[in-house]
Amino acid sequence: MPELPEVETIRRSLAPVAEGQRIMQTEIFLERLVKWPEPADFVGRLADRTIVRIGRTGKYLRFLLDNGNELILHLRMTGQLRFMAAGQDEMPPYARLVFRFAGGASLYYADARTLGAVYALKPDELWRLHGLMEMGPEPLTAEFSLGYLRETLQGHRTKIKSFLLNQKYIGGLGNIYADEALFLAGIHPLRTAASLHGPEVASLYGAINEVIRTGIADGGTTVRNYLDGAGKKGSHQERLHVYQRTGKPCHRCGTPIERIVIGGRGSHFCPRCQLLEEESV
DNA sequence: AGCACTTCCTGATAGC
DNA sequence: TGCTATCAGGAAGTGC
Repeated sequence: MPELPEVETIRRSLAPVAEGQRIMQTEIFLERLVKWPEPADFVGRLADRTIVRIGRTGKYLRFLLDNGNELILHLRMTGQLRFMAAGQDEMPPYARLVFRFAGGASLYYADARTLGAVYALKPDELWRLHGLMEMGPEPLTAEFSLGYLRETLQGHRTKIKSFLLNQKYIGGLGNIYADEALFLAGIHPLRTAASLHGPEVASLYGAINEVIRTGIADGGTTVRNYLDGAGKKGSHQERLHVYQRTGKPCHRCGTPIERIVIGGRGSHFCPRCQLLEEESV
């Protein structure tokens, strides 16, 4: 599932080849994925527009167009973008949308489970995308400071695992990196946000930045079907300590990794390194 | 307001 | 082998 490091890797793989391309034609194979505006208007807004820059906010990919409008995509669980150079055009499996460029190259949006979302928005329509507008600060930015994390944690009684997944508080974390950050920080996922004390908050802060930094450096985590814009896998799966390692020995102490469900999400942790009691640090 | 729960969606996998 | 049930989970919506 693409989280911040995966979306950033996709952005980096697409920027050199897609920036400067002019969209000649947009074909929609599954209209349900186009959330705004209506498909006919969506296609019209993109026609003849040039992609100026590809940006990212949290897990949203943002294609800035030459008239100030934006093509915005959220890949959710199984969305993929595949750039095809002129002449190598082949339709990837589960293709749902294709943008054809002047000069013959094309960009496919593929999505097996069709949970993704695509928008073509004018600047004064961005408010429609609540998830984007209400996104919290991202790891590795000045805005995401230790003080910010401490204060935000204090105001919430929800479980720390659910807190980390809430994009309003921190932008870009998903299930994989949330579990990994909690392991690195030695914090049990069922602890409440407000219960974390000073050293734990500092440890969690460092761990969040660390997993995101190494995730990006590794080109993302390919556990199911994630690929970047050129079809390449990431390598961060080789560094995972707990995610999808249920029953396997903890890399630190050898205790089998456990899996529980929190807020409907599978949560993986080491029952010895991540104690529920507060004197665990 | 904050939090928990439900829904969407279908390929992969487990179990029989 | 082939069928069915379960699971994966981000974000929006619902309800307490």
